Amino acid sequence: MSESAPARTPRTLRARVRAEMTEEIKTVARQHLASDGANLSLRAVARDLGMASSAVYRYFASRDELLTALIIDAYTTVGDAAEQAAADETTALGKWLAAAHAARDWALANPHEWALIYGSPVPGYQAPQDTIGPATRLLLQMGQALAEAYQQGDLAPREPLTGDFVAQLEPIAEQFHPGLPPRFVADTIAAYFQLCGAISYELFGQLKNSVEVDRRGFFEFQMRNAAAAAGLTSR
Amino acid sequence: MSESAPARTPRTLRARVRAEMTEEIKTVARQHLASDGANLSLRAVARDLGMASSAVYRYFASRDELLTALIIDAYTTVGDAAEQAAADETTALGKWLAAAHAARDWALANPHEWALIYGSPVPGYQAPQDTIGPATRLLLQMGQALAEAYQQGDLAPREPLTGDFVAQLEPIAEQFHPGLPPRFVADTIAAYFQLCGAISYELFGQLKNSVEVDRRGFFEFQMRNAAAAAGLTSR
DNA sequence: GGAAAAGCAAGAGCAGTGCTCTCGTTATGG
DNA sequence: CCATAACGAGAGCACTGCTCTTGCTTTTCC
Repeated sequence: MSESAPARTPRTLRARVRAEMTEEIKTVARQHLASDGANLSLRAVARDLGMASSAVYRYFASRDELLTALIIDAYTTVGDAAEQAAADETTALGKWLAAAHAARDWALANPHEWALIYGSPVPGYQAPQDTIGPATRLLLQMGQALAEAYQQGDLAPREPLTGDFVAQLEPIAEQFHPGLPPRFVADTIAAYFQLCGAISYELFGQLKNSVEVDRRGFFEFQMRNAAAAAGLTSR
Repeated sequence: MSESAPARTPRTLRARVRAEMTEEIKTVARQHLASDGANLSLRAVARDLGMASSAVYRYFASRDELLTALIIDAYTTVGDAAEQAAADETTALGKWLAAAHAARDWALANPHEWALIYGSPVPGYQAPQDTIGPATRLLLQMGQALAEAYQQGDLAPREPLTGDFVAQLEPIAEQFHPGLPPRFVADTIAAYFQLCGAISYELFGQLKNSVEVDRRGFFEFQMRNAAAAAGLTSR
């Protein structure tokens, strides 16, 4: 919780060593996550740190709280990676593809952390409020690439959507992209789902026995499809 | 394993009661899955059945094997549901949409079973060979709807794909849809990923605070997009 | 038909888990 | 300087998957 926000200028020695310890626990937990999967053992983490398992509870009230911290970090880092990659590009399609590839690269490098945030939710685990902010990082980043294309006139004109679900998208469009139609929000979410699905199902092994070579190329094929469905075609 | 294939004419009494017991264990396990999530407790299942936990191991060699049986059943039933729904339709787009909605309806009715097959893989669990057959049921069903459209000339002409990944799709096209181009396989897999992603991320809560009403309509919007990306538009 | 073999259920037990509580120790702040 | 709060360690509880042994029942084979 409060540990996820970097403590500014930990004045006392105790506060500083606490912050270090918290970070160290998360680091070791991430390593265990990478090797053993999602069923993270608090005791094993404590063993690796040479401390009693009960001591970990001074830093995280429960295993779920530790998972929450890892989830928030994961959402943040993958969002950062996409943002960074998009910043290096000039065209709208370039930003879109770069961000998508950055997300995929991150997922391939940190498969279990990706599974933690875009796989099935941990049973019994209820995502606290702290996660919803970081959770939208990547979505907003992908929407940003589309919004820039829209404002530059690079987005093909879209027919207005019909359906009961359209109305509720209006306030969202107003909040994040004032002036853009609700269809823009629908396209963004749909494209975001394509992105996450393409990464997840490659990662979860659904491409086995079909696409074994040049998965990156197949991913780009899908992401160009997704961009086109949102009206973004030319460069 | 062998329990998943329905034993034909269980001649001896013992074989019949064994088949019944196996089915009963799976039923109770499914109930626990629905209430408690993916961390299924063999002991709790045994308790519910009024038997010792060790007795369950007469029927399933391990918890993973029980999970495998549930996974195979899940793949099969969702594939059946899609096939059934498509059979009631006449047009290609109708079949496509009906199968997609059937898959979504099944997922909404059995969220934890969906998560079992399309969520993050259970850590340490290695899917045995038995699962890959049933796992392709839904994919093949969705491909079937597209293939019929192709053969009826309802599919828009597609530009041939470029990319290193295309070549490996040729034998797959030859095997399942002789005469159809490799691009058809790429479109099918991409559409299938869109289907699974749309369902999973609705189920996993990614639509929270954005699409709260008429999620069915938003899903259909995505599935029409997916069909269009594969060249299937009219009716 | 009866003996041997195979299938079955139950219980004890092992190593591991998340989590709680208590008890000394150590740093912090009034 | 000293009361207080934070801390680490250990024991312990209830639970887990899984194994092994021990009796019992059903099937199979001679």
